[in-house]
Amino acid sequence: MDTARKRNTAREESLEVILHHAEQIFAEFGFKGATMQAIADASGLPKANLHYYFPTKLALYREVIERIFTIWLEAANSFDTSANPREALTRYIRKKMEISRAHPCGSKVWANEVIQGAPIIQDYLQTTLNEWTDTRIRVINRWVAEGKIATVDSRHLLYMIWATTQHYADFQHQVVTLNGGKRLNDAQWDAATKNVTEIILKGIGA
Amino acid sequence: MDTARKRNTAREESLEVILHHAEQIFAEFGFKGATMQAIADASGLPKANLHYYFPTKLALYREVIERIFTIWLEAANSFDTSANPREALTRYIRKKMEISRAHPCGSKVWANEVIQGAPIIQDYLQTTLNEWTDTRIRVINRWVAEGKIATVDSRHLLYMIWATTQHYADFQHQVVTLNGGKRLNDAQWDAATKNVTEIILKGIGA
DNA sequence: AAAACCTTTGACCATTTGGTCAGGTTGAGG
DNA sequence: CCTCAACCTGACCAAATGGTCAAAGGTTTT
Repeated sequence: MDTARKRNTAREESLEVILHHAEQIFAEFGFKGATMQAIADASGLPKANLHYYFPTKLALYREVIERIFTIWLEAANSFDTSANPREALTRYIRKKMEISRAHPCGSKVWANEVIQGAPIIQDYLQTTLNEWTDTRIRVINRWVAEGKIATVDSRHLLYMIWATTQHYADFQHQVVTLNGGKRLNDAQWDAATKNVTEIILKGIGA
Repeated sequence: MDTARKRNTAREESLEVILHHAEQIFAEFGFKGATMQAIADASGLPKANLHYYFPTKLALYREVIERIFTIWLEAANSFDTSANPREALTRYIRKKMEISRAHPCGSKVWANEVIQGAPIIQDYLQTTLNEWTDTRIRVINRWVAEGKIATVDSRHLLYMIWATTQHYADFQHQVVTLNGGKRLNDAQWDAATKNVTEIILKGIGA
């Protein structure tokens, strides 16, 4: 690590630290409830320093949302349109469950945003998400037409997958409370994933 | 409407108006994001008047949450433990979908609360919800033991039902956006309910 | 009619909070 | 060394907001 690199690296590290903690604070308190001071404290930086990297709270929030969206797209690609239904859906559900476990805060921020009418991400919903959904719906409809799965409304099937997998992130606190206050362990996550996958696959006759 | 009744009625009407609008504002902006001024404006009352009926913002919020919990319990009872799986689950899912349609804001406030770690309703989760869940899990397990449904983890089945039905309330904005910006009509709600019910019932071999 | 009580409201206050800024520090290049 | 640009930070400010209060307006009871 020499000369010119040092500064850039330090900058990236600061950005990373801030974004990471901002995600957690935004998830826990919502956009308005999260304060720059709280994010600063969590990041171990003075508040003014945050404003050096991100001019406004909204700008910081946007970046957080965009990172989440990137992760979300990663899962989206695991829905392999060329595979058969069993394979494609199994992989997709597993990936979504993994994301719920690895990035619960991101999922929570996204949920919060949608609940509040998606003031920031409206364009994502209308463009990227809408297009992605349309292509998958077409794929699922083809499966139905080819008799590979039962007659189901593909849109509602997608909603069911999203809802169920994201539940383990967004309602993490409720799930943990009903688990005696203990976070799910490896085996429990496995069981959850398996159950969700099996019920859905069986439910659509795949 | 004479004498002593008038005051009580007026009082109840004021309370109703405030609670109704508070629910919407809390759903749209979260606890911190909602302002007493905004709730007052929506209710057509001066802010000071809200504080006459509810000493603090938190007290108002608690009442809103409690109303939601009451509605939630109403659905809970529709899970008739004496019926057979097909009947019990069909009725329960339908009821939950109806609530999602009739009280989306209530569901959103609840979701927001849970996402943020349930600072207010923690006791509900640990007591009422926990007990309710336990009894239903026992019922479902009996169904499994009696061979009435396939071998599934009853807890995850419940989570799936909650997640899927509440998705139509909490993610209403996303659902509407992906529906071309139009709210679901009667037929679409019917289709959603039917699809959810069928996939789940078939998925557990009921 | 008048006392007692409930309800309404505009004006006000203390605190919180997003954002600014001037001055300081650090490290790269000459 | 010295200069310059990038980076950091304590102190500060204006606006927003939860909550208070005293006075006024109604309604019920005696």
